[in-house]
Amino acid sequence: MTDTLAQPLTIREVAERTDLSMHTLRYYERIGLIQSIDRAPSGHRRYSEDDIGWIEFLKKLRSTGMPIREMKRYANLLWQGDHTVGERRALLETHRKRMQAQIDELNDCLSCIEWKIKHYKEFETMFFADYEQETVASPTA
Amino acid sequence: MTDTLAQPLTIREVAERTDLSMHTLRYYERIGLIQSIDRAPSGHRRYSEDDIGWIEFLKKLRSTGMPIREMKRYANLLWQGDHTVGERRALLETHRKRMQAQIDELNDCLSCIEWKIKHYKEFETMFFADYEQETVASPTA
DNA sequence: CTATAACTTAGAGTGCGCTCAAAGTCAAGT
DNA sequence: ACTTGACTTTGAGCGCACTCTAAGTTATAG
Repeated sequence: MTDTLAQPLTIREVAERTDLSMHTLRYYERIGLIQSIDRAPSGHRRYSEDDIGWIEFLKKLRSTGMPIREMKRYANLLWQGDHTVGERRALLETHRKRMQAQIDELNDCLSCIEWKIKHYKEFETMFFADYEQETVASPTA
Repeated sequence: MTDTLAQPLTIREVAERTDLSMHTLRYYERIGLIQSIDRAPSGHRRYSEDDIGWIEFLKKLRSTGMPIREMKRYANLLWQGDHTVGERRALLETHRKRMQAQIDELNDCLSCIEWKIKHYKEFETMFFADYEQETVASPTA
């Protein structure tokens, strides 16, 4: 799994590949979401493919609304080793429930919005019908 | 539609019914998301059923990630009258696209999380198999 | 009449997740 | 040797969406 052959990436390259800013990458490391990135002799960060994988996973958690506090908790459990598997699973299951609730709410609201859009369309059609019949001046001005 | 018979509600009652805080209800009014709530002679707010309906709709927009800035835009269009129907529809359609993208992303991430949960479960099962064979002390302590 | 509870306003404060700025180091090109 | 550019750190700043505070007014219960 660990790809020691591929040359490591600079922070700039990782930013491009992950669509996170270099600022955000350093920030995540600073707050302990990303751990121990290798350094070039100059002190510059050198990211491995594994690092990228972890960052991509962090992105998934964030984009599904997990608070950073909780992502840190997950990261810390992960770094503590195998004996935290149960807790990690529990954490992910909690998140899964939240995600499902989010999906359900989005779908509910989606039908509501779609209903409104449909009615607006009908209204617009009625309006244009009147317009064509009566040939009045457009009130869109 | 307008329910002039039902007695109007206090801000406390609306907060309870909508699950928004009284603070938030006043805040929404202050920034122009809610318009012209009736007042008792004392100056206290008296909400109509229509007001509640609007607030419930605002909640849907917020909970699906619409920024307040954009909700204000929608509200202002609505209050300008029928000639803004086209713009309102466009706004909702933009939001609908975002919602759909959000649902898609959530579903993607959901399968990823579920995959991880499944693997954690397998790991835990393997672990307990070892445990039963060797009858070692529980490391869950 | 008085106490207290419910409301009002304007403005300050909070927590989150970045995002930027300043000052410094290091490496490469001319 | 010098400039340019990419990086480093620490700490400050920002936008968002609330959330709370303080001081004042009004309503209600005993």
